[in-house]
Amino acid sequence: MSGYDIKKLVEMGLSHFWNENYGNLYPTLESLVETGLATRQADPDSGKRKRNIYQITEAGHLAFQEWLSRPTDPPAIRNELQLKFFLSSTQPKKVSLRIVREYRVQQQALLAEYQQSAALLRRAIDAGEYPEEVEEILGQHAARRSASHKAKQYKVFLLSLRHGILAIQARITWCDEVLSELSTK
Amino acid sequence: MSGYDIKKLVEMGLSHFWNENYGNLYPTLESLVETGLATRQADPDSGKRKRNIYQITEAGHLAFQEWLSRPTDPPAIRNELQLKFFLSSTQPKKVSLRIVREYRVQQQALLAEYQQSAALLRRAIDAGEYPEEVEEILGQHAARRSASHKAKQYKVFLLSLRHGILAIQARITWCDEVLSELSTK
DNA sequence: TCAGACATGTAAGTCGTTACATGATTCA
DNA sequence: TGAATCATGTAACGACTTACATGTCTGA
Repeated sequence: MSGYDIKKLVEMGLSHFWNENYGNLYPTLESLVETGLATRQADPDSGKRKRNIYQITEAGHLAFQEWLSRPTDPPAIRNELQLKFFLSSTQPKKVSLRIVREYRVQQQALLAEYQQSAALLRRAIDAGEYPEEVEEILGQHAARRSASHKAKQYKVFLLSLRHGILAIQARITWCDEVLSELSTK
Repeated sequence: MSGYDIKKLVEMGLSHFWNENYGNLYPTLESLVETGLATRQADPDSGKRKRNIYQITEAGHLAFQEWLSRPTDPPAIRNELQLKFFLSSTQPKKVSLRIVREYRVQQQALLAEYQQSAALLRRAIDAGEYPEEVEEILGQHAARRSASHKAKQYKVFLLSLRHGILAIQARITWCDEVLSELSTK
């Protein structure tokens, strides 16, 4: 796919666990080509508009598999909202409460979004019919996918989303616990 | 407290949602003093060893409250493990399974830690007796704390930890869902 | 025709981490 | 006495983001 496509894929499908920006993306693709892990070719279908299609190479596949098998260290976390909540212990109770209420509103909105996407995917998997709007995101980097590969792809996509949903639900549960804990006493 | 104390506090108490390093900490403290939000004074009790105690000023309090009241935008997330899982849809099932199993082991170990700390705090709150090992972390920056302030501080500390615990439990639940979903079919 | 999407790229700047340098003190 | 901890600080590097520059194409 192209750099632009990758950006779209990440934005529309992976935003609950990843983000990417052009300033990082294009130089990275460049270096992949330089090191022989990918090839670049101008898209012939795009006329005058320049559009580069990147293909993973054999060496790229190996490097990818090696990366997949490498142990992953947990991300360094900096949750500003949690920091504020912790430090609000020096302030009147209502300050802590306001922080948590704001958090809850944020998370609730996200949850609605994710649940809608999940429902779409769930229907697609159950029906075995893959909707265009998802195919546009998932399909473009693998023109010829077998039915079983497609099925696995959708299943994994849904499970990724499921991770986001469970995480958010846990946060909302926390908000509710805090709210009742702090307001009753 | 001193820069060193802050580092310790973050490491021992806030590691599930924050991390700090000297390269960031000392220059920041320096700039707080420069802008009049804090004062620095050499600790007279520390003999020849140099130790700077920082105190928040009136202006610092105001800036702190202003920061607390500012809306917090959700952190930009980059979860490499989730990315690997998503991209493993192109690989044999066992690759996805391995990734999730590894994740589960990590999270399970963390959970045990957090639950132990939470139990300690819970006992302290219920008994109204604050153990030295926690006081060392929480107490040093506020020599004279009222009983009610202390109680709120411990309650908020425990609730912060509770956030970490709920988050981890959600991740473990996810792992179990994925494991059963992927291995049975 | 013109706004918005498509598409690529770079320069500058910010933020954060690592590694190092330095020295005092404590305690086994 | 020597390892561990206390304590402060900086330089260099690397990661990441923002803003900008440039041009094409599509559809209302």
